[in-house]
Amino acid sequence: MELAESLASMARAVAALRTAVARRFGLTVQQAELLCQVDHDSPSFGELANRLGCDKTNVTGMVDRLVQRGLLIRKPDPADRRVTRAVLTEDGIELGAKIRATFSAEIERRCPNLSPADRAHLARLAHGIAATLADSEAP
Amino acid sequence: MELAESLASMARAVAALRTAVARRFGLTVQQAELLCQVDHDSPSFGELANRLGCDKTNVTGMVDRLVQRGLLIRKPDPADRRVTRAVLTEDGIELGAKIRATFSAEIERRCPNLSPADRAHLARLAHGIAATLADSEAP
DNA sequence: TATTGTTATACTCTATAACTATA
DNA sequence: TATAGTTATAGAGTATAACAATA
Repeated sequence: MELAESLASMARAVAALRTAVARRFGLTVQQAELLCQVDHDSPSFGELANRLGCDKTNVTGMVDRLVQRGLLIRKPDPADRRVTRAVLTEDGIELGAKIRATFSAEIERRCPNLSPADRAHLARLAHGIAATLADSEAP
Repeated sequence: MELAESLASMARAVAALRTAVARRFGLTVQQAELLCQVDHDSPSFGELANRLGCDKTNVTGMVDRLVQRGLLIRKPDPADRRVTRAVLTEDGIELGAKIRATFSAEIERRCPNLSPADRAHLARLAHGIAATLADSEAP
């Protein structure tokens, strides 16, 4: 099968799994993604929009819904008073960890026949492709 | 980097590319996906919902919008009068081919440094992962 | 009775344009 | 003037429940 088609199939399958995992925890896949992106640091809303690949106007509402659930809070940036940062609450940190762990476990559970060499190769290639695609300009 | 995380990164990157390609042709990514799924045969709406991983109630509206653009038509199934099938128009076939070709070209353009061996390996692994994930039950 | 597609409803995601408060 | 976040608006995707037609 062709490379592009294989990649598309895989992306669809992985996306479906991520959606299912998010749903299991009562979140949309976009909310779960935002939660996991915030976990790395405490990004500004504009930075969040970049990471999520969506418009900044979407971030306002998505954050609102997560704030309402007590998963994160808005924190004004003292260095630049135009900027607001997203900070996870204890519940948010905990849920983010659960989502990551569940997704990882589901991947592992479904790929038991992958040889250690294949696993390492795949992880390396996947990471490389992701970096390549992310770096290149939008088409 | 961990396998699950690498796969997630790659899926995100591929999804972003698919969204951008669809947008270039004036479609949402879901509409493009539906178009490409119909291309294979002339599935019923229920079958379409399965392939797209969404509820059957969504298919009605998505098909409506594509019918409105003249990309596909509804065709009653003579064998079972409850069933409606989606059939591509000439324009739909043409646009589906363009979308697939563009996506493939973008993947190729962005992966110039992959060795032929790596390319083949990646395509095989991606296809295998997709099949494994698709076959397993929803979590 | 069960299944297929539809409708009604509600919520979420998405982008464009206009606004505010800062810088 | 430029930037960060917000609001208003409109369109699209999503799922649940209820429904009509058919099997």
